[in-house]
Amino acid sequence: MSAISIVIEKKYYNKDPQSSDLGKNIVSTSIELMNQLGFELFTFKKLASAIDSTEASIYRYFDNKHKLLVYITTWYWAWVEYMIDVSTHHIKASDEKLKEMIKIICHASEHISDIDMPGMQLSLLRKVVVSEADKTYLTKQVDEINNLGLFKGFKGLCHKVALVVNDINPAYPYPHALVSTILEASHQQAFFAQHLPSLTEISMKKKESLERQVYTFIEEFVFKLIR
Amino acid sequence: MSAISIVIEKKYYNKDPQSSDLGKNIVSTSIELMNQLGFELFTFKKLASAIDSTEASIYRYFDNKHKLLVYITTWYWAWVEYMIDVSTHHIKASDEKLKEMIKIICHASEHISDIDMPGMQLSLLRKVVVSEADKTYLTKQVDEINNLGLFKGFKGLCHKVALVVNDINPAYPYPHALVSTILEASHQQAFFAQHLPSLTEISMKKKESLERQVYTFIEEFVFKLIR
DNA sequence: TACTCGTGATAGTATTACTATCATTATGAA
DNA sequence: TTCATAATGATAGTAATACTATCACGAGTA
Repeated sequence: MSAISIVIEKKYYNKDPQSSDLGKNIVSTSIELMNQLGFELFTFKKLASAIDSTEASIYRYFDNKHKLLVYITTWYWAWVEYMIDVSTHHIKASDEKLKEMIKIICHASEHISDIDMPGMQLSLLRKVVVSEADKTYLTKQVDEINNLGLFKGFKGLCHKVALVVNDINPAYPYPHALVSTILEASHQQAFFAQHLPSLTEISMKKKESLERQVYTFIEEFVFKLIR
Repeated sequence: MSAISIVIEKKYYNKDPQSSDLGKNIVSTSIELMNQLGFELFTFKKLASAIDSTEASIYRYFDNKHKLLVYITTWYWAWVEYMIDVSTHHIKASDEKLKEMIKIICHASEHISDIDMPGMQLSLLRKVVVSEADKTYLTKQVDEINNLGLFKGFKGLCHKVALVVNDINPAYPYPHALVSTILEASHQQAFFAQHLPSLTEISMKKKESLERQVYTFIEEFVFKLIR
């Protein structure tokens, strides 16, 4: 049981939400509200009333709700990368390393529940990311946001995993494409299992947890491809 | 060169847009506008002024812009399924059949340009689907919409391809999960190549077309997995 | 003491996502 | 031809959204 903190760069916000109680409240309550309402129906006004503050105060931290979503997902990817670092740094064999990485990406690692993250409800956060993260880039402003460097978190994680893929099989020509595909698929398959079950064999009705099933699917997938 | 028409069920609209000039105009102009503005900035008011009509008239065809997007993507999947039918019905070998299906899904088939689709600009439509289709289900109303049967088109296509996967290797345990993954990946990889190129080896700078590169990536992918 | 910093309170604006009503025009059946 | 009906246009209105702006207040700091 350890308490760490994930540091997010200045470019993601106007005022650091980790620097004040109000800021922390904005982030944690926005995760709850996005979970309840979905990103579209989530508004700063509703958030303000939920934390007994005002719209104006929230705008001092984030320009708009889209930037807040980018912040939240960046935090999530930074956390995934941190988890990967602590649980793989001691593993020498590349394929074991990759397996553990995939486990963490699929939320199927035993280590995940070990970490206490003050002010962040990880299970809620994961739900929000599964349902909403794609909206960070599925927007007409994608190039603008990308130019500001705001997708660094996702790209960095993708690259880190791709390096290990490359280690295992330097001849495989699509390491990044493969990793970005499984990063997306790990969310989509969980989402489909819950909402559009005919799109996947992964099912809530099976004994194994969703996360474990997704892991099995993706792990097989990756290793059949690169070996 | 043939002219066919794709028929969409009543549940997708209030008034059949294929039944009038105004309706056709609504659909084809909405595709142009969504392409220019993106789904978020696209509004019925802008659409009305673009076709010299009124908001009220558009609402007579579609309840809201989300339903219009569902209609458009459903039309797209129905078209993909039609293309698959005509270009694979004569193929007996399952693996050849699957290859052709993947080609069409990736928009890399030679047959695609053969078909003349009156009132539908297929290349624009494809762009809209790549950027916006996920938003049909990434919404809090996903279960509601699913209960109305509005995801039948996507599910049907997924199942059709999954059956062929199952034919090739009945022991492979995840045919639907695999197919839904490649359906998504075929869009995502094209999107990444254009907007977030560090996430994929598929690149606009290579000689081969994006579509062809995506096809190569995904075809290898599928056959290594199921054989 | 004065100053500024973070926050709250309040107000205002353009736009969105509808809903409602009524007028006009085109179509086609009697 | 006439009458009825359906399709569209014109206009208005509403609640909510996504902001922007201004001022006031209290706490801590120099």
